[in-house]
Amino acid sequence: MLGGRAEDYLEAIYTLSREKGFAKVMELSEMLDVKPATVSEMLEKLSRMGYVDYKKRSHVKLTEKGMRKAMSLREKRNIVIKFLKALGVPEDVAERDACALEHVLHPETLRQLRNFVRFVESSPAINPRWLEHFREFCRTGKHPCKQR
Amino acid sequence: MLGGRAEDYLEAIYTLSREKGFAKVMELSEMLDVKPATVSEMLEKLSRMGYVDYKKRSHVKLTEKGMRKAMSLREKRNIVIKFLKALGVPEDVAERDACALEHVLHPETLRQLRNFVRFVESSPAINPRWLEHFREFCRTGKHPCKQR
DNA sequence: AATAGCATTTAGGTAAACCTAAGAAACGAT
DNA sequence: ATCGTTTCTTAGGTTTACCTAAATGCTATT
Repeated sequence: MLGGRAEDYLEAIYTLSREKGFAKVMELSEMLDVKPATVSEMLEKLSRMGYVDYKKRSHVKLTEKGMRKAMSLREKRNIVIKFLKALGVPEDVAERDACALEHVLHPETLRQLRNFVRFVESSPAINPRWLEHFREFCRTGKHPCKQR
Repeated sequence: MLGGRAEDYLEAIYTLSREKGFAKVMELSEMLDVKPATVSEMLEKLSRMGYVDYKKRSHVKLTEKGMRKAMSLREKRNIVIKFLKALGVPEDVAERDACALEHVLHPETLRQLRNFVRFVESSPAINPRWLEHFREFCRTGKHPCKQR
């Protein structure tokens, strides 16, 4: 099985590949804030596991398997980010937390987050009344519907 | 600083202490699903760090510092659990995920989760309309307000 | 085509959290 | 009070993800 950190590498490779079609050790090192030596080792491992195409001293690319995995991870992360933003978490925090969360969330939990995001997005009003109320609650600490 | 796993030990000790006033190695071993030897080591560490009162071959108790930490962790977890349950995540899943989440969530994120829980709880209706709608959306995949 | 300067890998470590096996201490039943 | 069982600790290993320092390969410039 794929350890939590390995997934970050996969996603980083995915992101970098979208532009040039491949990723380099240095880029990954910077993006993941890890020394090049460490990247080298992890790529070796991911290669053995069939997630990336990688020959020493060359580029990295995702294999079919790696691509599938990366895309599913990316989708998870996007749900979490959207979800947190809908909840009023600042974007940068949402992004950091999404990184951590995507590794640990149970599928069922993820399903509900996805539902929630879709629910909000599919609302008839651009900004549903209750969401307005929630935002106000966040600001004032009071529920606008509640008297006294 | 306190590693993520150490926090689980603290919380387990807290839980066990609530009944008898202390915790034993075996109990922790079972609760955390870890061998007694491992518990022994971790208690040594927590003791060095001042979170627990612990002499070899005896009970463990939380120190003042440990108690404060444990309570704040417990509060975090409770927020996450309530939150996930409000979202319709089954209780057992919510509890598992809460364990994982409490270690990683940014304070800001936690703040918004707390807000959300309070918002729902402070709603004038026991079950606000929008929450009804959300539940229905989860079942049917359709927003009840939306025609067509 | 030689070499200077990067990029990358190798080798050898570290820290955290776990493990097993074996020994020591405490406990409880007779 | 002693013996057997259970609980706990010690000692020595493992794994994972990281590190540094040193070596090696690549490339681009001259």
